[in-house]
Amino acid sequence: MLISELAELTGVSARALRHYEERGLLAPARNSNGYREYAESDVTRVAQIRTMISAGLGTSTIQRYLDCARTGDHGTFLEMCPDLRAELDALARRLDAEQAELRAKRSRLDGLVSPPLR
Amino acid sequence: MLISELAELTGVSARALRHYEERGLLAPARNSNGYREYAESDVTRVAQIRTMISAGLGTSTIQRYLDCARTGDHGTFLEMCPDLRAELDALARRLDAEQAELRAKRSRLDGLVSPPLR
DNA sequence: GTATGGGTTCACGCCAGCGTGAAGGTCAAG
DNA sequence: CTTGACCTTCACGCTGGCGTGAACCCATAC
Repeated sequence: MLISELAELTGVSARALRHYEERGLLAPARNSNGYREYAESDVTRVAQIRTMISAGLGTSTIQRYLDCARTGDHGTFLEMCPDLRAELDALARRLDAEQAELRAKRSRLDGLVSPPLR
Repeated sequence: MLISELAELTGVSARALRHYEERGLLAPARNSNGYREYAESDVTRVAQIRTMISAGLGTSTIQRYLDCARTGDHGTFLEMCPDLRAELDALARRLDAEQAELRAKRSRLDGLVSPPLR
């Protein structure tokens, strides 16, 4: 299938699909006229990519571990290898830190709005 | 006082102080040799700026409302004018949205790590 | 022929508060 | 005179997943 069709099937823009290819996440074949030719399996692959991106993983990390992705009836998950485990743990800590920072920022904002009682 | 002294007093880098000036948050005098000459009151002013930045306000917003800032025994707060109220409310909503998105991202990450039970 | 509606490869824009040299004046001290 | 520690003004780098043209090729219907 061509890029626009995959875009519609997955809900991901054609620009994003080309971007994923630049990042080494997809490797569609090319037909005689130079157009990208995607396989049926790429629909699943794109869904996995989107799931991983929406979980906060960067494209470089995804590129290294995309082959660990498995999709079942209850969504996408990753088969663990030690390096991947460490990487995801580090990400989890980063997200937790961001959450804490965001909460602090939010409460500082409240402090600005409500004058200190006196 | 010169920029390095203000930097030490406030704990803010000289680069940041120049940046605040670019953004219209500070307007130090210049002495004969072209060096920035800061007033004592700028120490308080910088503290107010830092408080507002750490609460998520952007420099352009700070520039418009810095004169509303009051510093008392219990920290910096802002005297409210209607426009400012609206601006801060919008910011609060944005922060809440970011928090929600961050929580969602975090739980998606957990979903990737723990394979679905079957 | 041509008007469309694809497809292609660059390559800059975004959001924002600074970090970090680069190249060069100022000035007190040795 | 010469360090050397300050100061000055540019101006690019960072973080990153795309949006958004720009300029151009392909293919089909009219």
